[in-house]
Amino acid sequence: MVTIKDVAKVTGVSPSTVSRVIADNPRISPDTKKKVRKAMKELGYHPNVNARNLVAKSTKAIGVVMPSSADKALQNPFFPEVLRGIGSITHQMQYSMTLSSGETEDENFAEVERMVYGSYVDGIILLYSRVNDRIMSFLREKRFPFVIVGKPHEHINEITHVDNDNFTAGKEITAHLINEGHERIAFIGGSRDLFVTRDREAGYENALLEANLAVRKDYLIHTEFLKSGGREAVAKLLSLEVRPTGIVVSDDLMSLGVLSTLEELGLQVPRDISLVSFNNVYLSEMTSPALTTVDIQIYQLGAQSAKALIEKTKSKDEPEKRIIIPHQIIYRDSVGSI
Amino acid sequence: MVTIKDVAKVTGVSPSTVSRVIADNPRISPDTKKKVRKAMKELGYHPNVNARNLVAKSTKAIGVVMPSSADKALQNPFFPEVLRGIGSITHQMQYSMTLSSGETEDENFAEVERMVYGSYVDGIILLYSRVNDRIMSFLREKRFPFVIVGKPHEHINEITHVDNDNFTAGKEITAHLINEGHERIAFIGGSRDLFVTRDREAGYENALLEANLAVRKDYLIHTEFLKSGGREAVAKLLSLEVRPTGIVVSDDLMSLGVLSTLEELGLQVPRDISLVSFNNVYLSEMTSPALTTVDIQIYQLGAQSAKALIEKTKSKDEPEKRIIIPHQIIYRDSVGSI
DNA sequence: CTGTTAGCGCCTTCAG
DNA sequence: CTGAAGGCGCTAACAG
Repeated sequence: MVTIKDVAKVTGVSPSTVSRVIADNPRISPDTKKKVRKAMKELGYHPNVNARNLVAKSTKAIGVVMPSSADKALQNPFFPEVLRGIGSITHQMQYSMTLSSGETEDENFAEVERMVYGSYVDGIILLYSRVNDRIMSFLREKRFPFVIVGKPHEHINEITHVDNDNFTAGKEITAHLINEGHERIAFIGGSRDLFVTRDREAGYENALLEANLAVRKDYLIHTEFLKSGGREAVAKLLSLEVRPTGIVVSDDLMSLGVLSTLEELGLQVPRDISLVSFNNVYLSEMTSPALTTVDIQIYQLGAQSAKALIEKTKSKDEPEKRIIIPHQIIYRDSVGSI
Repeated sequence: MVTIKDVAKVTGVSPSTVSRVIADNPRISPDTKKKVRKAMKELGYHPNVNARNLVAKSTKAIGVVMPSSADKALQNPFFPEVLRGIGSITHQMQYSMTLSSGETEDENFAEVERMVYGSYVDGIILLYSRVNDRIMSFLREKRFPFVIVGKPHEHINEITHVDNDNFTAGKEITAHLINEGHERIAFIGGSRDLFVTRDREAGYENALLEANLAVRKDYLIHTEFLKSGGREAVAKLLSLEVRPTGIVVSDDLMSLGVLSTLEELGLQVPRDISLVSFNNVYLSEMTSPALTTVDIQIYQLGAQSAKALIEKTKSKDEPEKRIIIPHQIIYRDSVGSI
């Protein structure tokens, strides 16, 4: 391994001078800089991060925690997409990103502990937001920089987070259905432990209320679509005497399941029933019919959270903030008018 | 930050003793060990990785390179799933994983350079296998430990890789179609630059040959399903005078697109046409009909590659090997008999 | 503008 | 069984 000393020796200067050249210190003569740089090239010198981190007490690395993968939800294309967004910023800022994807919450917790105690990373991004999250409490208590993608359960003003306005998104997409003449609209969401679900659902209800439409308990379903229970729930919904004519589904991937359940039941979308959902992942335009869905700009969710986190790690007194990424309805073919 | 010295001071021993306790050195008396460990707990001591790496010249971290995300293929649920597999091993072995997901190949290359030159990681996993890959050449040249998930283009016996037997898988799944009475079978695959596509396609052809069925050029399509061109290609296939009765699609995600194109064209699966594919990602059981597909054990692909890589980094003269993960056909509802 | 010195936190001889 | 000393590669005062 080529070190700073080797370069120094070859160039005939001291190690510290080389170090200064690396940092592009202005007090070094252009001449020496040139000379040193040339030597670095020739020797194939590259600074050793560990040594540098050791003295700098910073790692230029951020940790990313995925939800514990017990929930198969991890196969959601949402994740590669946020990672891409985060990666774009880390790359640009010359940071690196350390991923933690534990099977269980305990595993994730252990990894986070390692990351912060071992100073593996300067800050952490949480790719989920659950009620009463141990990891979040830990990070807060340790005053370790972190941001969450989504909306924190508590201390909402004391935790930097990047989110969509899911309430409004839910409201708007439901309103779209209403505008198309629908009056009986159901909601199918994932676990209520997740804040996204709650917000989107609240928006849905609000739209109904504002349009003076009834909010019916039996039009509300929460399922994970892992167990076949999901399908049964949908089947039950559709066997109601007064069947809904439209459904708001809280996630594109779930929509896929809903779509096929509907088809099994012999219902055509959008002729017999309309469907809208959220995320606008790649597959939402590949279903048949293509989904009318809310584009939440997943990539931006990742990029902005990385940016916010890095800023935070750089100056400890950066204020906690809330960053809302705009959303937009993408109109496709899963909605019919009445 | 609590250091080894603090622990030493409190315990009344020397720093080196503490260091030995950490390493669980057998030459330390049980008594001192107990004492030191207690102090570590109380002070909340955790070793600093950077300091440790600096002297150990090892990072206990592996780098994972995703394909450049220009191809939207990144939204394939394949990726979160391999990452899960890798993560299970890194966690278990107390390693960390650094992710690189560049927009372009250049970006990825730059990141890899950083990783190896800066000694960020001890080894690298490549999550793709493309012909003439710069990154792979670089790694080989530098003799830096790496393994690839998939099959290398060249030097196949000199590069450790973890793959499925995609040829056989392609053959078997095609044979299944043939057994069900199909004689006119088409193949829709992704880019031929990717080895998976080639292998699966070769298996498909071989099955046809062995059954004395014609291999028709116009039954072969390569597309990425990003451009609407994909749909056109399928449409063209189906407008052939002699239409295929079965299609082998090289990836579940693509199948989704094929499925909806078929539906648009008014064809029912499996009544009018049968469909099989590969990967068995979560969504393959959520389509309608659910897909008959080859389970390639993505999770294992990830886990085994991590395991192999870590072994390699531990002993430089670990032989290069090829690890084949078994596959299995999952029978669902997308195939009909003739 | 540049060299010298010290030290980041840890591990590893080498003594004892 | 344990301590002292030196060094991993780099940076940051402090001198000049």
